[in-house]
Amino acid sequence: MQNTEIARALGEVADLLEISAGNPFKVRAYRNAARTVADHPDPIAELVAGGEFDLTELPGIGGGIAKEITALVQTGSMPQRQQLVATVPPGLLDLLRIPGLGPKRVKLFHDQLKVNSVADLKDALEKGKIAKLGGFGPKLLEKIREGVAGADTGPQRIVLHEAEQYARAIVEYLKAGGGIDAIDVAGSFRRRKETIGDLDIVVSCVNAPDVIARFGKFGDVTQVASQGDTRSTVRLSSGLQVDLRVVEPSCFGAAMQYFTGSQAHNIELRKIAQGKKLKLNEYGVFRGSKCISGRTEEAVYGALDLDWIPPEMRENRGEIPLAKEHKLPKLVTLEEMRGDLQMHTDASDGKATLPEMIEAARALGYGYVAITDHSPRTSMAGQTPAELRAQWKEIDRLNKGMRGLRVLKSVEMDILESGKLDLPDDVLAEADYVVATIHYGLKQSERQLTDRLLAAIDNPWVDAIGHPTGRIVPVRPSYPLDFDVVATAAAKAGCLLEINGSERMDLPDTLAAAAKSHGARFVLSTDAHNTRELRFMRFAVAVARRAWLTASDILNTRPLPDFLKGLRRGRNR
DNA sequence: GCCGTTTTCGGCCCGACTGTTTTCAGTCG
Repeated sequence: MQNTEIARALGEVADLLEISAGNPFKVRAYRNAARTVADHPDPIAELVAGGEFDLTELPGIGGGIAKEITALVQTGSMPQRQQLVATVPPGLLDLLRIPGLGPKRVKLFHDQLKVNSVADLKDALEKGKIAKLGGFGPKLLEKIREGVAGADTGPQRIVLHEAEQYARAIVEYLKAGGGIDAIDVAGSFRRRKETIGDLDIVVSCVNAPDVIARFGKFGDVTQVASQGDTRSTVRLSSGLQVDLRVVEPSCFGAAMQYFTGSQAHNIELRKIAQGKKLKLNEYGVFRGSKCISGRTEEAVYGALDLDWIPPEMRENRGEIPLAKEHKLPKLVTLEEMRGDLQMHTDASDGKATLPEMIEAARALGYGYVAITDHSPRTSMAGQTPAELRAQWKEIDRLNKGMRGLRVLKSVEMDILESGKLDLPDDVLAEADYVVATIHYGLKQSERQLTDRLLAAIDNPWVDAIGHPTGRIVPVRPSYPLDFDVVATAAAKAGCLLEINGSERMDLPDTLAAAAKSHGARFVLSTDAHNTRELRFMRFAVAVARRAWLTASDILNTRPLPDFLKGLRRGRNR
């Protein structure tokens, strides 16, 4: 059982409690516990099954919820949920996802009209029963009707890569209107999460109404969902929701802090403020009615006796105590990356030629790059050993006439379904760098897939495991793996784990953090298939920063001689 | 239901916008 499933069960208990008008603080307790479970790097179910682990050591989980989780893991059902479902039909949970409907209105429908599902609600709407309840005017009814119609198509999250394009367009548009003092994008976008539910834009300016009016007229806006004096929400033609918040310059830092979140991080911060007899909100830090800071984020954190915390760390996973003790790690930066260790040319499935890729990489200032075209198994795109050797000969020739940049002779080699490698050792030994990956047989069992990666790690000529979990955000989930076993084996063998900056964004940040705790080291790459994608290194860096990695965890932050010395093949020669 | 540098009892993050109202509840982030 995955952490997300446990978290969902806890969240459902919170929803059911809310509909049944239970203790609101008990509702919050379940939500806090759900968040703790969802954010936990290790599988809670396995920890519970192991018997050694005390759930109540986790924040927000006490004796009661620990029992509920244990029961869920052991029996597949949660007593508290069973009990609630006896009085609150679970079909009501679907109603909560309809915009404009919260627990109060859902309870009202249930109590007054015996509505137990979306279908029931649809029926009640058509028969005019909702309108007769009172408190539901024409606008609200229309909103609910729309929500019922779209109830089966849940809100989509978009990949960070795509979100950047929308963000840039809107920021440029607003800036072009003039009169803006500062503008930035906050929310999960700024925390660099791999997917974004909506965009949060914060502006400081002197004339808020102008900016808000201009925002609503952005070309791609199809609906202005709300518009007030200081904030506005619109929907773009893609369905993406964009929130704008306008504040005075003296509040910009506080607003950025507030809207960057995460919610769990902010709640923790406000509790710290309370403990100091202060109040924290989106306008600043207040002592009584007096604002003591708010212009910059540094000042806001400083007022709470905390070091400024990088947005990627703001998930309430232990960063706040570190900030208090001045012990935050120095996260890796894009500028520290010295090389790119996976890219393709038109010799396999890339779009650009070898010289074009090399020239584009040189323009980015790298000291070295690995050309990693595919091995034979990758049908249509694979290179035979003879073709690889011909490419490597060409690379040797190009390297001779080149200064500043060294091209590494490499290959992205498939780990076959059988667990065998797609190329013989004598070919691998001729390469400067080999990244092994799985592309086929993704439906195999956890045991089989884990064994395949272990077999690759076992080969001394495999320098790195590429996109280790096979996911593609958001379309394909990771294949099943015993990741702790893989990470431990990789750490022991000196085999690097790749963080892939394409839309795979693989490793996921939580697994990268877990792998670091096992002693693994990493390599960051773009997996570029054209020259434009060479700039995807920023996404690999985003994942690394969310995993709290520093330059010393990542081999390709080192200059070429140190990089080569750090490869396990350096020991094998 | 959880939690404790003021607490084992009595608290529990904070504010904007909408729609329906004439002062506010509900929703949302």
